[in-house]
Amino acid sequence: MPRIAKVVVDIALDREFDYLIPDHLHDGLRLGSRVLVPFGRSESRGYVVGLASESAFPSLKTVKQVIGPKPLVDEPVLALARWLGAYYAAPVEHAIRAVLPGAVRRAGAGFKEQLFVSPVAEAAPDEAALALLEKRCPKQAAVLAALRRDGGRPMAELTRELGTGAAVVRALAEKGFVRIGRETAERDPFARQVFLPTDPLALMPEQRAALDLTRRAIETRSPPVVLLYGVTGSGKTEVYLQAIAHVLDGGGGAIVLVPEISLTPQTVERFKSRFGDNIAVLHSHLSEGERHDEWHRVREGKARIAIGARSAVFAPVRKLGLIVVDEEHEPTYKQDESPRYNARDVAVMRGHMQACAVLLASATPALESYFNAKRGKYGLAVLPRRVDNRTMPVMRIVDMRLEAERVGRPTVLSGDLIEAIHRRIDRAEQTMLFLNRRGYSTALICRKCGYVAQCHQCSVSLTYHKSVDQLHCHMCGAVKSVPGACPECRDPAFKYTGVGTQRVESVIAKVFPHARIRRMDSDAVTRKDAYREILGDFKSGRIDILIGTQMIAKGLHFPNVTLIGVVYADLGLHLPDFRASERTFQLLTQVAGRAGRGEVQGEVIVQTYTPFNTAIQAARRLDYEGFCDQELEFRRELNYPPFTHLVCLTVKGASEEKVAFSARALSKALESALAGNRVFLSGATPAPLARIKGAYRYQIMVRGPSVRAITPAVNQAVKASKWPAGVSCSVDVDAFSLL
DNA sequence: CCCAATTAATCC
DNA sequence: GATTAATTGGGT
Repeated sequence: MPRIAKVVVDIALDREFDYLIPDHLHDGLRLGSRVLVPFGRSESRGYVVGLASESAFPSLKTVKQVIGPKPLVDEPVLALARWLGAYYAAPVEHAIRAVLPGAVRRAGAGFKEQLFVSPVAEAAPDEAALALLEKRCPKQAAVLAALRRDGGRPMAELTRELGTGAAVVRALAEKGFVRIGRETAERDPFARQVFLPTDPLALMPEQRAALDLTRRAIETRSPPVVLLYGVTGSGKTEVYLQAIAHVLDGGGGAIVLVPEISLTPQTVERFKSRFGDNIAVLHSHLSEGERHDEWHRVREGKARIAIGARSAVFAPVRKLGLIVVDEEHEPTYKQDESPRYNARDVAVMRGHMQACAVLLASATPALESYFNAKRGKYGLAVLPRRVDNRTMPVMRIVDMRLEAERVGRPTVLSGDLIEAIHRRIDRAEQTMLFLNRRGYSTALICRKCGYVAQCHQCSVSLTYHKSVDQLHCHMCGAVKSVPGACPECRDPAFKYTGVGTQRVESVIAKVFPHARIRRMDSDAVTRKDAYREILGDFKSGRIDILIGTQMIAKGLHFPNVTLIGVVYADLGLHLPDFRASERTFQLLTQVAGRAGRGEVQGEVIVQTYTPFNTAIQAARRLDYEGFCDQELEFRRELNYPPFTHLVCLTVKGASEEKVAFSARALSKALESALAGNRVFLSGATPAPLARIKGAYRYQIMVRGPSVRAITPAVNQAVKASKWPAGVSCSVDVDAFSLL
């Protein structure tokens, strides 16, 4: 009989504490229950993560109260959370936080309390007292000044920002100048709507085969994971819809993961039309109350299918039979804070733990997934043709070096592209121009002395935004005015180099004065409905040329678009990242997929300074497998994923000396901890983006045959190291971005 | 020698 | 993360 509960408290990170379970709580307390426990001299909330009959600890305290009628995490999800913490080197508490939506945690499980500091108005110090404080207790004076300027705020935030400890604030409270209290949050209501039903569509033979393989995976878990590689427009979605229908028929439920940007009303509508109220949508644009409501519909079995972005992989679906990961190669599946999990990989793990099938789908599967399919770990289904026998677009490569030679200077648009756009305008067809960079020009440079306008906080040059005539930092968002003369040599002549979407827009406007042009990037859609408005105008033909970033690259369907121009394909190619080539290939293929979804064959024009680059050439030939095989060879030689797992450690802080020193010390510690483990360790070096928002960053990369061969040593080394004040270290397992 | 401020250890 | 006890460090 378990008398003891193992509890993870909200505050003490990454440790479990044992508590006695009193008789009167014995029935209500279960694995996953939210509980209130005495902790130190006060109390804390926590989750029950284990039950036991004995404890190694001699004097136990007793659980004070069980919060909420039912546990919020069931056993499978709890097991998943524990795996998450262990695999991604994150504290269990972070893992549990990731598994439960914030809305659900706050509403059902009690609030996470935190200290809140506010200035006491009636006890405002006079001039003399202020001067004295300034002199004798400068830190306290700084805290008080900050509070009187911005009003009350959480203790943790305040001390972090001012670089001091809680003791300083407490001393101020002793003097009566501030008050320390506790802060809570509350929840609000929800709404819903109805959709018209649709029937399953007829399948092509390849779709049929893909569906059959998936059904086999659902029934026999052999294969456990199916990789669905289908070219853009090949009808992958219809395959999932019917696979899900099959799971529902068997009494099970399903999860569908889509990248955040594709979680549009159109996508949701497609699923709701087929499955009606059986679908619950979990995503961040819903209100707090809606999220809470949808999650509970899933938990109670009222909705058997959950669709959502990254975190929906933890949805408490009952009798889980299938997890679908759409666009499985997307980097947005990786969370960029602790726990830094990849939802695609979590899906595969959850499938393994709960004996449910997993379907990974993409037009450009990640190399990792392709490799797993190739070596027989995953089943593979291929959809090589577009539905209705529509043809794939034709891709042409334009060598911008020759173009620059011809014109006598570097240009934004090649003659070929301009001509192709002209043809589209004559035929009343539409054009999309893609450039993955916002702003007008990416650097402001002095002709005389070579000065480049840089952000003071980050190691990047400032981007010029013509519409507002300002310099913006795309890293930290800082805004500066354009200097009248060079700050170094006083020369007034500046040169704008590097092209952004705004520049493309103005060039296009000059060349096509009568065309209707719109730009879509995050600067252009700051207003909430601007996104829908622009897409609506484009769809109904009120725009001839749409210029945009990433935002227009994915999942949009416009039958009248017959030309895609990629303004500068080399952009991502020269980043110091071993996945640069793979990313470029994926991006070009996805962008090209936007062309020719109607009757007319689409054309794609790719402008580049490196026309013979393998990623660009493979994209032109539509040769996914050829590209992968070649890229795999390169990865094998250099011991990069998928042949190894990569763990990236980042040390950051305001002082470069301290950061560099700590990083080197950590690297040393890792070296001895990992010795003889078939592990590659690249010593502490400044990160490619050496400074962000004032924080210097150093990186250590570790590659090894498995994560298990790496993380224990990493955890140990990170814990054992001495971290000076203001220096922190983060661990990214299976890192995606190395910048 | 006093006090402010940082640092280290503890929490079942 | 919060609390407290121990330690450092700058001032009289």
